Amino acid sequence: MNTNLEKQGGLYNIAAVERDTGLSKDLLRVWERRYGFPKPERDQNEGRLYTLPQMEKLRLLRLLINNGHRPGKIVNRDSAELSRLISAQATERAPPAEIAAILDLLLRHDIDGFRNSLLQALMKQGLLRFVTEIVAGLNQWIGEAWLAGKIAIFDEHLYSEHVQNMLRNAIVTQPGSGKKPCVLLTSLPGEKHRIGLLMVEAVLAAEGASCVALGTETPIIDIKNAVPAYNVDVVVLSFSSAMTQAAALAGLEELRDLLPEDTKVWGSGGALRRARKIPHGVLLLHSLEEMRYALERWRVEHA
Amino acid sequence: MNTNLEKQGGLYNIAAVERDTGLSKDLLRVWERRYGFPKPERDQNEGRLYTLPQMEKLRLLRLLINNGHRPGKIVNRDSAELSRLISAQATERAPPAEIAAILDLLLRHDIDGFRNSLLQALMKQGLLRFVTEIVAGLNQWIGEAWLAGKIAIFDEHLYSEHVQNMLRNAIVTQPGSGKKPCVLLTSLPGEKHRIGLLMVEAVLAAEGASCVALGTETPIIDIKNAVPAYNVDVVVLSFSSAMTQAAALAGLEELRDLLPEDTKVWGSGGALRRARKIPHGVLLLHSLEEMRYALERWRVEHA
DNA sequence: AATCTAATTTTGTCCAATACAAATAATTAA
DNA sequence: TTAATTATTTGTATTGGACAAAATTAGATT
Repeated sequence: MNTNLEKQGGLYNIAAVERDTGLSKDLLRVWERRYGFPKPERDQNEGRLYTLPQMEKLRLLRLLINNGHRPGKIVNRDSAELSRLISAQATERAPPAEIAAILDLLLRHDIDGFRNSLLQALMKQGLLRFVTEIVAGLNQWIGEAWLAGKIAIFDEHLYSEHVQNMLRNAIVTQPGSGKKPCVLLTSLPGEKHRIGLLMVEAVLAAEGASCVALGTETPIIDIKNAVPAYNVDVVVLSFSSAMTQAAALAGLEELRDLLPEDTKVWGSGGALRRARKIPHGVLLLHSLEEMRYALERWRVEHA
Repeated sequence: MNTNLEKQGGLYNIAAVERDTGLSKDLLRVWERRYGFPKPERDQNEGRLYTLPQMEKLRLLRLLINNGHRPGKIVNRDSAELSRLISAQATERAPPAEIAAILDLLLRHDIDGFRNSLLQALMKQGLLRFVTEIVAGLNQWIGEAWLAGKIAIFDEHLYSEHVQNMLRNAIVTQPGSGKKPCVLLTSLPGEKHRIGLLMVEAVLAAEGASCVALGTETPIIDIKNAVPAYNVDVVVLSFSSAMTQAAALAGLEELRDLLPEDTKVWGSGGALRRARKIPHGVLLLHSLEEMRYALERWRVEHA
């Protein structure tokens, strides 16, 4: 079949571009027709072959569009200008010293130092503060730095791996209480960000709730099937700011309709930061603190 | 935009079906034309609306096709018969008692019991044997059970999460030696399986190598950039058996060409199990034991 | 000015029909 | 048997067109 080697001498086919930029094939073709960008090379059989610079510009475009820019206005500017636009909207304020020190080690590629300072922060502050302050702060700063192209992709990968290691270590060493409520934790297909999910899990574990963590990208129908199997009281879905708010709300609503009335549905994460129309019967959590209150309330109601 | 509500009275649009079944829109349309299935309802604007039974049958088809059946031969059989086909090809031999006991807890949805028995196995056997015997065995059995449709998707997700927790916990608690070699660990875009990668990392950590773990799906160009930044001696790529052997070998070769001569490239994982033509300058590891030998050899050569 | 409403433009997704190469199966030759 | 050809199946890509939801602009009313 046309498993077209994905890459031919530095050129990427349309499937590879869809995968790496998150822009659908249809959209790539329609942009080409409408705006004249990206205008890829062609292989012997008229197949599109995109260059690396084109991919990089596509990534910048996606970031800007996610941030409210309109495609028609920016597609034909050059990469340098797009980068300028991005850094213009990056927050300039410096991170607090505690976080800056950790970031500095990451950017110097001092892995052991980075690891140790994370561990130390966890020991010193306890799980709850570590998650809500250190990890949340690092996340935000790294996200912005990535937007601004200030940080290499492999550094971001490395960061993500280590924070996962830390959080999962914390979760494992938490005593597994069989206490109520039983919370199912996952994200919907398309949402690949794991750290937000792990942060939620860590906080829930610290609060003594029992967690059914399914990782990322569980199809809605499987969530529905898992609820009776594990006797779940609350389903928490996490949406990073990479996902659109509309998609997040639609997913929450669809799940709400599928689940029994007495199973709660909570949504959390950056995509829902400024949501207005909340689907009926769904609770939006705008912070981890809010989640702790919601947990408290659930326990009072079900005492 | 056509963000078509994803669902309308129990009917799913083509984007939702692609998301939940993993079959592309193009493929759904071409099956409809060629085989007459799935033949969805239509909305007022000729848009396809699939029913839940159609989605379920599509999933069965995907399982069978993954297992070597050909679409043309099975698309038009009914769901009951497909289910029969699936259970027919399930491996009948039972897993060893040690592993069967753990699996039993997972299938009973006894999360705490499952977690504890994993922890106990780790304590009792030590990291190395835990990884090479317990986790490898569980992986294989769960993979087969998944193919055979014997296990729910959410159970597999849950399994993956817990094994990740265990392995990452083990990695974190390993004393971080700054010893040589420095090994960069990741997979190429398209390869999402994390557990194999974590197994490798756990073994390397236990052997006292320093690891630069980048998680899954790092673009080749970023791997290349990470090598000088972290002073990497060896790059290990992991390929699960979900990926084709040809793609794995092509990726290894491409990376080999990009890296300096004295940086080693090792490949591991199910996709390479019976590879013959090995790209020049690449070492294939067919087991975790082989990797330990390779590590040993590297250390002798660079003593 | 500020707020609401209606017209207009922009934009993402979907459709039909077709083409083709890689993967698989069937056939033939050694 | 094994190896090499040929035929069939199958997944991915193509063009060009259509349309509704979202976003913007223009217009009317407080």
